[in-house]
Amino acid sequence: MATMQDVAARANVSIATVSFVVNKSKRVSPETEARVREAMRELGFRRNAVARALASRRTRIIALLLPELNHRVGGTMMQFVSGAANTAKQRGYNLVLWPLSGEADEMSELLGGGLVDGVLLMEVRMHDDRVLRLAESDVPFAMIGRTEDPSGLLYVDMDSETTMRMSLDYLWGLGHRKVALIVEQLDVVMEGYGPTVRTEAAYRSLVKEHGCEPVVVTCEKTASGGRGAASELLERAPDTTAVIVMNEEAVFGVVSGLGRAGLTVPADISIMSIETSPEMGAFSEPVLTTMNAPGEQLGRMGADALIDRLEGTDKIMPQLLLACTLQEGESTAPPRELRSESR
Amino acid sequence: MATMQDVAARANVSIATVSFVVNKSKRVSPETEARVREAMRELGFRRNAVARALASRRTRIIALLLPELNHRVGGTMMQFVSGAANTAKQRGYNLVLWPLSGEADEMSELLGGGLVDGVLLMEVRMHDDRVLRLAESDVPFAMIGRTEDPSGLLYVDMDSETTMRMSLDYLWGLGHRKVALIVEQLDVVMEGYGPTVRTEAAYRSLVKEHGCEPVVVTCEKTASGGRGAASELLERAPDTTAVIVMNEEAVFGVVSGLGRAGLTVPADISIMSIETSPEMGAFSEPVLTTMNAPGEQLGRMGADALIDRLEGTDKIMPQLLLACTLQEGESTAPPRELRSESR
DNA sequence: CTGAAAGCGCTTACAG
DNA sequence: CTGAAAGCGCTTACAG
Repeated sequence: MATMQDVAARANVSIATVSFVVNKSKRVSPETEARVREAMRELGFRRNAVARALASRRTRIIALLLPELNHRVGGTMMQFVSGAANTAKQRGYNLVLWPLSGEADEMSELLGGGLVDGVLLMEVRMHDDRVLRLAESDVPFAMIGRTEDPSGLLYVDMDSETTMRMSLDYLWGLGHRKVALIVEQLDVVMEGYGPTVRTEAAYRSLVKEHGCEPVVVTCEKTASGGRGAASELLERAPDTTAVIVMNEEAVFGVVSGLGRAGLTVPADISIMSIETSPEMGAFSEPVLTTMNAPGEQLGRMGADALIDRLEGTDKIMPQLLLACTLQEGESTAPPRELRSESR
Repeated sequence: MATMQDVAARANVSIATVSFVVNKSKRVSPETEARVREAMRELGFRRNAVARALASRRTRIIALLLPELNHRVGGTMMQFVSGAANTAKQRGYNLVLWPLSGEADEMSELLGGGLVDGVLLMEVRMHDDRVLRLAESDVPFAMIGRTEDPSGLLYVDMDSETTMRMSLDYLWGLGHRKVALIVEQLDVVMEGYGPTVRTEAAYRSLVKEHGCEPVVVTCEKTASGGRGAASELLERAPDTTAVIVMNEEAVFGVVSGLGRAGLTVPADISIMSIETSPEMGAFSEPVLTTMNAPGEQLGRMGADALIDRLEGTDKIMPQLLLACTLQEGESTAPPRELRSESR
């Protein structure tokens, strides 16, 4: 591989001049520039990223921290990752993946190597050691997600509150008054997982505002968990007419659990899957009404925010919330009473 | 951040000695080593990855090339990625993601920067420009997947032939003789996608060997594509008693399409989803019998193979094929004739 | 507008 | 066993 030295020699200039041309970092006379470019072309010169990084103290590499295990289904995780990777590439950065078990020490260790200019955090908890550690370090970072009190920090996150409001508005608009919620049971590892916590809280407060009684069932992230949740729900609140599920892995189980209990979706009960990957709805029969999570977009925006910060672009510090988008399927309909009346 | 200089000064040795201690690259007397380690501890020294890379001409970074779009459902893609990332980290490497649109030029461009020591290819086609380009470059690479003629190249891949044999053996074992195949319709982008091509070929030859007539239906990667495939199948080969589906996105559609046509799974027809992510089967009612793709493992093995090569470990060049593993569900049973007879 | 030179923080022959 | 020094391939004040 040709180096700047080679180019400089061939173009009869100093390597500084080559550097100026390559980086457009200083004015160079048109004639000189032409000579340099010609030499670069002839030699097939590509500036060495490592040497540049060392000299400029900027590696143009950012790390994406992701959980070592716990791969969500439906490609949600992959959407974050690929959104972030695409944006990074577009902006001339490289994205490295750091699958960490959650220990902040491990992160500090890696950070110490100086390989990355900044860090993008995924799967942020309400209280997250990594965030504390980063905040007191001097490594720029951004979150996809947010802690309980993220003021002053850079983040992009799902807008669970708005998503829940939109979901309830949609169901209320159809005439439902007894709307239950099924969410995943958070285990030790996932304790305080933001979207789940915020979704449940929003549900409870909105339903109460509306003068109704909240019904929340938790279950495992499996189809059989979903089936169990369905029977628990029917036992605890048999007059439920619609159910919101935030648990992609269990939602098909919920559908079949309701079916086994003799209920037809949506004739007897409506079902809605929220914070879901777009393809999931179509897997079910009937096709599910879903609120699609903006995974790819959040990945992109997270990377953009971080890179803006790294480059000192003086944009406003983004603290962005993005709601899911409604995708109507066949699993929601007005409640039975209303339909009978209107006929 | 403390540098080797700082450590050397504090321990009263040369930076060369510090380097020897850090890298265990040369014997150092116990006393000296102790002094150096003490100094490192006190200063919180971490060796700078970029400087090390420049000096040693090895960045210890590998690139994972993935398609810019086309994110498969069910987390298969993420499993490759996370398998590779985990292994890389374990072995002291960093994995960068290069989402490329498939143009080999773009790849060469990035490679020229010298940021990575080697490349891991995903979504390899039977004829793949990237492979040709890499083969004539001097950048070590390994494939997850393989081209039509991968002799002499490093790869790990799904064993589509064995997977198909196992699937057919399983169904034949239940007594099925009329087994059809539904695969995805390859569009321009995916043309010559190895697993699909190889699976279909294996199916055709095994079925003929068995003295039966192959029936292959192709369809889009959607639930409605699957429904369409179901009706096409019943029209073309109404005596089919079992169907193998290699199309995760469509398989639920196939199930419901068969249902709409009045068939019950598995009483009237058995169904099996192959090269599937492990969670998918449980989403369906009845739970699907699946052949689970070893995504995580392939990712791990691919990264290991590449790193072995980079480090000149003299292991045998791995050209590994890994079959899927059977996970029995409720969607397969002996064909109706047999069951009636045996009763 | 251009160049000489220091320096980024390491590794690695080469000497001793 | 240890050190002095060159060198990895760039960027960036500083001069002119």
